[in-house]
Amino acid sequence: MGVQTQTLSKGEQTRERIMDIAQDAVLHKGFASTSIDEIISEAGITKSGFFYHFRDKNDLAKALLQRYTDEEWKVFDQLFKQADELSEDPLHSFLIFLKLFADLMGDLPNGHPGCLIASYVYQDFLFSREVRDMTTEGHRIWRRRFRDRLDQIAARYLARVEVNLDDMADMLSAVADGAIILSKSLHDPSLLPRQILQYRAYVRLVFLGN
Amino acid sequence: MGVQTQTLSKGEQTRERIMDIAQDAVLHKGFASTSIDEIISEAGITKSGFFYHFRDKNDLAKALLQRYTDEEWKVFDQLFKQADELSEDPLHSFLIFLKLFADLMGDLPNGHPGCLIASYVYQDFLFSREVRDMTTEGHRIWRRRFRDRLDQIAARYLARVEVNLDDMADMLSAVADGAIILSKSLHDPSLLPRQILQYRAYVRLVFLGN
DNA sequence: TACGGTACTGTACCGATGGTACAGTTTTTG
DNA sequence: CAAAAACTGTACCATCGGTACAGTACCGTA
Repeated sequence: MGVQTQTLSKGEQTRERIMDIAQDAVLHKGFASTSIDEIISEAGITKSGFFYHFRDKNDLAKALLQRYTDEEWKVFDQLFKQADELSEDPLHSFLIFLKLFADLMGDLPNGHPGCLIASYVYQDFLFSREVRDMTTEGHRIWRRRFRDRLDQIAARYLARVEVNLDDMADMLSAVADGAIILSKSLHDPSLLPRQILQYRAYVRLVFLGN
Repeated sequence: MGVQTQTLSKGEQTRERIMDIAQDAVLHKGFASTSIDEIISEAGITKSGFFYHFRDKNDLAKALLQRYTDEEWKVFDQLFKQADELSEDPLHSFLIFLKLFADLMGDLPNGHPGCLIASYVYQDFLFSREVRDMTTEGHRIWRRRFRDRLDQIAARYLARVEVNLDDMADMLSAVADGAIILSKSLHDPSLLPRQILQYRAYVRLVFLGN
């Protein structure tokens, strides 16, 4: 996903390679049918090597999810920062952010590979309580972040219709998660960015009326 | 799920029971980790009994998906019919439909159990080409049906902003699929109906401006 | 250059699972 | 009551997650 800035030790490199392979497989087959044998064969290591890095499969699941969410926050931080540099106004900054977000999703060469969190939610019984709580917390954080922006907007702009800002914040997560599914199912990578722009149009209509 | 109107033969009853148990498990653990042993033990039959009804596991997957989509069309047919009886105007009929849809989703006692199609999309490599094509086709049909309504609306109402009606149609599927995930993850059954109403607010704003 | 940790490999094993094959038996239905 | 439908019983196989543990190659540091 991202560009490595710091050099990784050999062990860390292998760990990352295992996780890259595993994540790709999990997003296509689900966690349960992603076999350890398959991962190690693709990574060119032995089973002992795998269990050197991860206590068990649930430990791998947890590490994958942690890395995924960390990466997501970084991306959103970056996009919000970029948007804030382009406009001081909270509404316009948010609209710019949404445009940047849509562009980023549209630039993915093979379309979005799938949201790991969503994948986990559809297999929640496979994971430990700890991992399940991580998906919940992930969605809560998204809500809080988007809600924070919407609060700033609502302080300056009068909404054209009565809206619950938590719902409006959640809607971005929902549209994105749902659009990823549709994008994959319909084999249309451009569907995801277009849906983000639909949400953008909604926000615009609510606060600007056009 | 639905009320049985016609009597089922004993074999059909068993088949339905197997599928009920399987669907529940699939939505919580994914298809791969839904074991046949677990299904038959809960259904009170033997493994041979299972394979009397289904050629193999993929055959079960296909039957589950077929039944699920058939049921969905019936529900939407019913809701559209109800809405059409309450208003002749395409926009108001659609808005009523969305309200009825939201209410129905809000009335599910334990929240929405999960969308089987979405679950399949996140495990597409597990299934035969035929089954994967069924998820694609399912989403295409939804698009066509909603798009059809939006076309009728656009013929009478001037949209306040430029919108692509296919995107707008897809957005309902996306919001619903995404909201189901959020609902499950945040353990909040009311999130799904609220998100449907968000979409409703968007449609209203686009065509009515309020 | 010796040392100690890091990062593995190799081998052997276990219980559970998905799936296949097929013969035999009970139950339902026309 | 006979045929078809709806199963049961048994045996078997490869794969999978996981455990246990001994051995080894490499790598930075004192």
